[in-house]
Amino acid sequence: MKISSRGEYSLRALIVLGRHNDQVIPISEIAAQTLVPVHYLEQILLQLKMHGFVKSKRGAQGGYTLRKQPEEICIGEVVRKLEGPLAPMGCVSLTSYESCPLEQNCLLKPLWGLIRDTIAQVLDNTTLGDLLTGNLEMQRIGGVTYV
Amino acid sequence: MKISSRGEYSLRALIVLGRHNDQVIPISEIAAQTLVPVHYLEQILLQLKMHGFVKSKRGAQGGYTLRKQPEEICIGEVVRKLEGPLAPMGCVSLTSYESCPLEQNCLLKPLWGLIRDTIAQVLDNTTLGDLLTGNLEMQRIGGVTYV
DNA sequence: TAAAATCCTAACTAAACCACTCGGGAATGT
DNA sequence: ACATTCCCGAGTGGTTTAGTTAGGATTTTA
Repeated sequence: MKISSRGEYSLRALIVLGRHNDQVIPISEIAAQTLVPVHYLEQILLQLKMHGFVKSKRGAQGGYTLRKQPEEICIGEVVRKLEGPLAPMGCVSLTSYESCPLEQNCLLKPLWGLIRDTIAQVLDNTTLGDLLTGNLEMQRIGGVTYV
Repeated sequence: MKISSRGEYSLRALIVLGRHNDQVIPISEIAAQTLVPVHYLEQILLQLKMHGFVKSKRGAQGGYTLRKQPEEICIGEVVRKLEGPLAPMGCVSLTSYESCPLEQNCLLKPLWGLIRDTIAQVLDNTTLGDLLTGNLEMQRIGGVTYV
C-alpha cells in the first residue's frame, strides 16, 4: 500500500511553492528544498503543469508558481493525477474500474470499497492549504473527530 | 496504493477455507474456487501456514484447514504479513519505520499518518468472520457508522 | 508394499515498473 | 549575444511481481 516517490515528490514541490506564494521559484531551488534530483523533479513539475496545478515561466528569472490558491488544490486530486487511482483494487475504482471474474459474489469487494472510501475521504477533504497550516486535526468523518 | 495479488489471493484462499470450516481442502480445490494458478497458490498457502493462519495435512485426502476460528483471524494481520506494512510511507510505519531526512518539520507526515491510521482502523477491526457474514456495515469509527 | 495423492522446497524467469539519468532544444531576460 | 531557465524524448540499471519448473517428502489406500 505504499505511495510512490512521484506522489510524495509532487506534494513536496507543491508545498515549497505554496510557502512562497506568487513568487517564481526555479526548479533548482525546489530541488534543494525537497531533496529531489533536479532532472527527475523537472519531469514531475511538467506533469503538475500539464494537470493545471502549477504554471511556469521560461528564461532567466523564470521558474514555477502555483496556478491556484493553496486552498483550491485538493490533495486527492493531486494524488490521483500523479500517482494513480486511490482504490486498492480495480474492481472498486471509480476513476479506472477493471472488472474481475469473481466480482459477482465477491466477499472482498466491500472491504476494498471501504478502504477506497476511507482514503478518498481523507485525501479529498485535504487541500494544500490545510497541509501548509497543519490543519489536519480538522479531519472529520460523520461529524466525529478522527485523529 | 494498489494491493498486490499475494494479498488478494491469500484472502481469497482464507475465505474458501472459512466457508468449509474444519474440512480439509486440497490446493487444487482452492485454486479452482479462487482462480489462482495452483503452483503460485501453493507458495501463498505455505506463507499463510508459516504465519499460523492455516494448517496442512499431507498425503492422499490431505489439504488445508484454518488453524483458528474465522472470528479470530484479523484481516489487518493477514495483510501486514502477506503484503507488507499498511503505512503509505516508511516514516509513519509502526511495523517497519524508516527515517527520512525531511522528517523533522515535514508537513506531509501527519497526512500519511492519518492515512495509515484510517486503513489500520478498517483492517484491524475486520475479521475473516466479518467477511464471511458480510458484516462490513458494522464498521464504525468513533461510534459513527462509516459506510 | 506399491501406487496414488497430496503437500514441501528451491531455484528460475519474463515482464513490468520505478527512479532516475542523459543529451540536446526552445524561450526569455539582461 | 549570452546566460539562464524551462521543455522534451529517449535510455538505463535495479527491483518487484507474478508467476513457472523440477523434483522431493509424506500419507492414505488398495
